[in-house]
Amino acid sequence: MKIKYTLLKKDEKTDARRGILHTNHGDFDTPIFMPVGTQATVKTLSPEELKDIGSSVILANTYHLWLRPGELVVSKAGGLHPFMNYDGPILTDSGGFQVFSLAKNKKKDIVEEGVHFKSHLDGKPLLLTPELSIEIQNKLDSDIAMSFDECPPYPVTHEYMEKSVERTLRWAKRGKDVHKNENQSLFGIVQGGEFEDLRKHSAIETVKMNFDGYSIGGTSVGESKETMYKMIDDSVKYLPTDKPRYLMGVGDPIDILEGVQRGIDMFDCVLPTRIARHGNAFTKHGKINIRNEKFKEDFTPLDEACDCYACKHYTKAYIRHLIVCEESFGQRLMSIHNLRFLIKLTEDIRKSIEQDQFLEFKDAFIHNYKK
RNA sequence: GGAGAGGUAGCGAAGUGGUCAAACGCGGCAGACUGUAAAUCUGUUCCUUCGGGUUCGAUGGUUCAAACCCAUCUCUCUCCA
Repeated sequence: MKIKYTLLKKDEKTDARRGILHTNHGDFDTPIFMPVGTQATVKTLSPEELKDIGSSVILANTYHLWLRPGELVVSKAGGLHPFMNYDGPILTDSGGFQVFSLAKNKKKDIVEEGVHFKSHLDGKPLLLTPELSIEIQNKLDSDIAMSFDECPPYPVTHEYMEKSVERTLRWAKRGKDVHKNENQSLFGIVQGGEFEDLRKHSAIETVKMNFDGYSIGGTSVGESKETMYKMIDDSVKYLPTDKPRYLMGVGDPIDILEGVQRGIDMFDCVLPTRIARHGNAFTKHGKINIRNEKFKEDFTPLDEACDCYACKHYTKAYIRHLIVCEESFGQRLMSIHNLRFLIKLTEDIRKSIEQDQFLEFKDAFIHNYKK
């Protein structure tokens, strides 16, 4: 079956929504934060650890799994779930973002048919098309597939963005036309950059195609926070209320709050796991860099208010030692903590929406977070 | 006792008359990271009241000028006795 979205409650004072998404691999509550597991693993964590921190849905990436180990290998394993021993919902990104992230500062070749890549592994020329992306995602057997889009850099001219938006719309249609998997849902992606008219056009045209959910893409690519929030506003208002909305690639705690306030249900981001490996931890008083000398003899947890495994059993001094020594256990503890922090944040957000206290919660959180 | 090699910033290691406060790596300190080409990348690392001051085992010397040349001393390592 396809996913099904149940809107439980809308916040009285904002566009924040509380809902449930039903999938073949279980339900999850929204708003939700989804850890990113690009190569069929959330870096350094086991599926059991993901469960322990309350994670209920994760991402994987079409482009990366296409190159390695190849979608046929995953398919032979029975799909992503058995392949990676994870029985919860999985969402696959289409590879569209890699048009942006891999082609940045390098020659890229975006044509009507698709995108010519050079493999980042061996330089081999590759062509990823909307049809191929959907086909690969079908074989990966994720619960939710994403349309193949272009994520243009920032800034870009209105003229370029208009062409890009039109092409992304055509790609969305092509992808939808070949998507036949009844057990997999497909999301459309709204683009349009900072341009209000293009966001509107992209959203309206995408919604006409009747996807199972809608994503907002093209944010957090270098624009200011204000611009990003406006991009969300300019997109969300044209999306139906009975389908989930997913803000792609956003995971800064404050951005999650701003997104929820604007009616976003789903978030994903590499930030918590990446900065964890690099020594940064979210705390209710803001981000800390655990490598800092001032934590050398700090025998308190990363965050006193946190209920994660790392905070329950280990001190800053110990985790600092591990991170400084580049021990993988340190990276794991930091990743567990940061993911739990964002997942707990969305849990608290959901409670606040249920009680019509979202704005109060948001203000209190930001007040603490910014010291 | 004999022969040889060598002592350069916290460590390793370039440099062998001026362009050297001294490459590079490590370590240290700090920063960045938003649909993961990220266990990556960036800055900084003698002292300073930012004018300058004091460094290349030690002490003398040659020179306009020495980490670099000469003398003596000292320490380390290798080989032979």
